[in-house]
Amino acid sequence: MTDIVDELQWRGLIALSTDEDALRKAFADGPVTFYCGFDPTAPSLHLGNLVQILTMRRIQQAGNRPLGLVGGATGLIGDPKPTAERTLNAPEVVAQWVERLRAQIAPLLDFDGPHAAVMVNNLDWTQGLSAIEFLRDVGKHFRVNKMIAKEAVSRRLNSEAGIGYTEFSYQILQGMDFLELYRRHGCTLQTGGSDQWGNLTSGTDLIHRVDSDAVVHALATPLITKADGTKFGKTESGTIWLDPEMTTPYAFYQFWLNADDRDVSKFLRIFSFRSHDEIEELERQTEERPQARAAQRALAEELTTLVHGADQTAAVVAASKALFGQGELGELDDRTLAAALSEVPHIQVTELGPVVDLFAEVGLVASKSAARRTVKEGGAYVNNVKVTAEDAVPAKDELIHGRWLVLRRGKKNLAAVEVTDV
RNA sequence: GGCGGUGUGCCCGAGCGGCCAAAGGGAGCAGACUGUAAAUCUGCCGGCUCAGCCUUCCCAGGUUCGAAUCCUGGCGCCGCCA
Repeated sequence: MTDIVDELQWRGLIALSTDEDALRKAFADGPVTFYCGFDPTAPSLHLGNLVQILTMRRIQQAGNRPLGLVGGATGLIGDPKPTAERTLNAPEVVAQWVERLRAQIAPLLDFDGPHAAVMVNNLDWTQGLSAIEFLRDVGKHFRVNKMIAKEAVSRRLNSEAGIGYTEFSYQILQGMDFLELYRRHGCTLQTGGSDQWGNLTSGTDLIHRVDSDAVVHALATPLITKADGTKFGKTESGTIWLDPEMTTPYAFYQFWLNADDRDVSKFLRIFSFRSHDEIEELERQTEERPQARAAQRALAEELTTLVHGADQTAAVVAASKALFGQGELGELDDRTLAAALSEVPHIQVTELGPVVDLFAEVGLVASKSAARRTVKEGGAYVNNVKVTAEDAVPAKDELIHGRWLVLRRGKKNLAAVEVTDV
């Protein structure tokens, strides 16, 4: 087996690490127990978190034991964001989110076999701690000078927003987590995003102070950038979540399919579990025939399958083909069309109203004014036919199979209206 | 607790009491070109029963013919001092 450190490096997954030779040695000497934490700051994880989960998966597949940590405690405090203080969420809300994150992480790790994963929650060892214990047993190991120097804190100290004591203390909690997992599970490695570097080292530093013989490591993945300079994992309509209720599998699939040629190779290496050979072959195809988007298709299919399952993937692939196909919509049989349209936003109506109303109702545009604008700009289509009049009303005989209307805004925003009999 | 500052549309940010639905930038959307790319150019970018009307400039009152702009009170945030 290739060295897991080499493997991660080839995939561009290592931005920073503690002593790399020591880390290689640890991996070579046998199973390493490692952890990565996820804070419940929303009801779902997103693509940024997926990088971490899949990195864990890789390390596990190389024969190591992952601990998936959900931040039941840290989620109540809030990791300092660069710009502003977070609003504190209610404990019940956080508890609920913890469960949702747990359910999202679990399917991507292996809970059987000799290197079975374990899920942990940092609330377990934090909530019983008294303020006095915290300050005497944990606080005494932290130097404020060092805490202030961490980038997450210093940036805020120098900003208009300042920083509250609550968030200032966050790094202590995360440091405690590593120490606790080191004691309970023999955990010697923490992974995370490079923006977490300060928090990762906060843990290794704490362990060294408590046990000077300990050998522990930290590994940070790079911030994923896009060629066009926009943030990775977001689209015009917002964050790409893993929860199918928040981002439909169709939208998830489309996100990858639309990846920039310049980014797709990087994405493949980071996210795909294909072999080096297969990836290099896809890279070659991208270079030779970019318009075929072989790499984008492979990436989209693989990841949608990983996150949403094979059945969902088959459905969204079929839907994408049907809706973006060259053929006449009317030539699709009713079942295929119905399945495809169920993947995009759709509404049911009993009577046909003006086109602008339908566009607004189905959520393709934010308001009727916006719908009018779209029509005026020539970007509104009904059944692939451009809408020319602002006050157009679709006729009964325009319905496909007697009940469907396919609405489109611009090139790739689709929605459906189903007319049902009363 | 004291003193000072600040709160504008998705974000940043300008805004003499009328000419403000509110400059400018960014983001975003559409069109042309394409490959459901990228870059570039053009237009749009509060809502509606759309040549007009309605609701906005932290919240609640007030002054005025008229307020985002003035006054009072409240809330949030920032800085300095204690």
